Amino acid sequence: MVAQVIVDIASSEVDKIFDYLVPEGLVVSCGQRVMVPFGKRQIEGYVVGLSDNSTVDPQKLRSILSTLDPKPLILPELMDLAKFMKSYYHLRYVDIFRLLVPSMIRSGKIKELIVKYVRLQQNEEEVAHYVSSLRKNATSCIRAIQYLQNVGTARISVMNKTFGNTAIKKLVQDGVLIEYEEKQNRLAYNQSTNSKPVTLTPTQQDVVDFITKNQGVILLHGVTGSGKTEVYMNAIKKVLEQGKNAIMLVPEISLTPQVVRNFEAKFGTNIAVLHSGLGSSERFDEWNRIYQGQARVVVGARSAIFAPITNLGMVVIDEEHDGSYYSESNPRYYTHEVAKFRCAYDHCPLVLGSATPSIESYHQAMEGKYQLVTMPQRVNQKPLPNIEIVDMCKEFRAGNHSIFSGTFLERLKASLQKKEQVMIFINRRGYSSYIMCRACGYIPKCPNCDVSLCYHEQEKQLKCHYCGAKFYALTACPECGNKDLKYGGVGTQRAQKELQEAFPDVPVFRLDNDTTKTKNAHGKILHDFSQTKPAILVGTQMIAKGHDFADVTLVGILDADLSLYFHDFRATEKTFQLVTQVAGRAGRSEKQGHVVLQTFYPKHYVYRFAANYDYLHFYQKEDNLREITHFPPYSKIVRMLFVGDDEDNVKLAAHNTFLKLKEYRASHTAAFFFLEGMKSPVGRINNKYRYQIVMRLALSQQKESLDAIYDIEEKNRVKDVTCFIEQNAQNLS
DNA sequence: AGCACGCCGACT
DNA sequence: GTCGGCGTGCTC
Repeated sequence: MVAQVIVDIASSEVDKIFDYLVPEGLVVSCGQRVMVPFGKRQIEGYVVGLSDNSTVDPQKLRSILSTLDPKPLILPELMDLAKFMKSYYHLRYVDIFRLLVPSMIRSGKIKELIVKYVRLQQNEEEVAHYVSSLRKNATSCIRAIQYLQNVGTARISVMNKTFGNTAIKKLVQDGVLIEYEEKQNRLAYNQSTNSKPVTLTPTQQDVVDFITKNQGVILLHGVTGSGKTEVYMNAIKKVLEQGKNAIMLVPEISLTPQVVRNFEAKFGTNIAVLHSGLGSSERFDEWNRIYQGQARVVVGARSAIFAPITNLGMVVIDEEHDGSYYSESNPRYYTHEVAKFRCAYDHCPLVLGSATPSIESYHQAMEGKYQLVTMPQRVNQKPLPNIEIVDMCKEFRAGNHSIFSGTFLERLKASLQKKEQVMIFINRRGYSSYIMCRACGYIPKCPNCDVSLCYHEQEKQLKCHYCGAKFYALTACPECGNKDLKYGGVGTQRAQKELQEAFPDVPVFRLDNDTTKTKNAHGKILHDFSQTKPAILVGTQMIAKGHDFADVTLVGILDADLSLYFHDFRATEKTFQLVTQVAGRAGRSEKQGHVVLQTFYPKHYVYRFAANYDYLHFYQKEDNLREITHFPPYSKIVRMLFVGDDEDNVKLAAHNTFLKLKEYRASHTAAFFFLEGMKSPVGRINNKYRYQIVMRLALSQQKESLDAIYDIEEKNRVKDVTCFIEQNAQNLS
């Protein structure tokens, strides 16, 4: 018997199948983790196949040394998934396995959290006798015993703290108490309140019924506040009742705590959390609970789609339009595609939910490839907030050079007077996105990257948002000494500062990447905001997602155009989604909400559709545009990114590959709508130079074209230049 | 990734 | 004359 093994070494050189003999008496199955001799070393590997014979010279064949786990670590369905991802994305096996297996297991350093407890060792009589033998002033010992008589058992660390470790030590030595250890799950989140039973609206009930009775991909288009979360929870509840398991994905890890709280309240403890914010031991514990079958619902960010869960009954992707479902670094994959594979394997539905589905998903629904379900009404029957468009050009001409329009300030004052809450959305963190000398035009740039530095007021630093480099803020222009500096591009910090100055009595909270770096900071800020009235919350994208604040009556969108300026074909779509999502934060309870949308481009069609909440017509216009211009969903975008230390080398690699691709296109003219090579928009990050080739492929021949592209890449590799091939590339910086 | 084999400069 | 530099090449 021969086992086909992938060794756990992260290098393309060894990312291929090695055959090993299976020694007599050793049981080895597919997905099993094994120890194998590899050159002069011993290496962990994964069995990806078994066969009766091998094409390798029998002289060279060596034997597997041992298996490392009692049963295969990689479930059959995940092994199939790995093979699919290998062939579809041309990923390295090791990178896929590293998604599937927690690092703690791979390194063999499984440290379970062992908690030490104490409990009474003797019966009541013996204890009473012992107590009487103690000196009267041994109060700590006596109190400790009394305490344990009440609670039975307690953590030794707690006992030491409350009664003193000398007392506890003595009691243990005297045999009154006994220490024991227990493996403890590291809970990432606290258990929480019970759920208030919610009665579903007829619409919600219909949707739940539909979802649970169907297979395939279901696109759930429900306006903000239509109660999608309740639908997911009830559908998953049904899945559990059928004895099956479920995965629920949310776009950002900062959202998991509240989803987890909701789910825990509904399902108790059989829920696991998986996301990149977990420590390695927490991750292992959660993974293990799923693997052991203790957790039947997995909640998490995109990587949770790789959870070792069997017998799937449903996968939900909430806010399916969100960009975070595209993995943009190392193993590059698209969560929807992975989820589709898993659901097809288990013949269960994949639910994509959003108030603003991506054009691509909605297109699939229109083509009849996805089933479409809609929820057009808010649960509270309240109309969606009114969106008022303010022309900032007019404001500017009228002499208002501030970041707030007159209209918005008036409404802001009125809301604050009524002790209501206000959310202000700015798509830019920091204080200002660049600084410019008004005398000579000098703009500070990052020395490692081709971008300008952003000013952060709080830290009084200039920061690079690409490589993270930090510098002291300028007081004068280093070129000409001029002290009159322009702070361009208003960010969240500056908005917070200006608002605080304008309204000194009103608390102004800020929610962005910088204020949520520490664990739980996100939840704390939101909690504090929800408890304060009146209050203002300034934030980036983050505030747009799924928070339910009853008293937010006004939402301000400053600089809505920002995302329109990116020359990305998805810019309009992103803007529509953003406006709709942010607007959806207002008026979630009894009070009618209002949205002020500031723009320098008030005539753009995206605002007309967004202000009317007219998704369908926006979709039709955008879809038409994509068809005419050959953009997705009418083509597939592929980007090859070349990265390396030496610019000439990188350029050469990109250029050579480009020539080969052109050659290929010459004989396959219909396969390409577009093919162009260029320096990346951000031509250097962290001192690595970046060149790229962007292609748009005809869907009908994409498989063939992709094969050719991967083939050309392989044959034109240049030393010291890495090439990444991204399908469905999202941002092209 | 490692580790070996392999061919050219400054040291006892 | 040797020790050692890290450049290519292989690992079932």
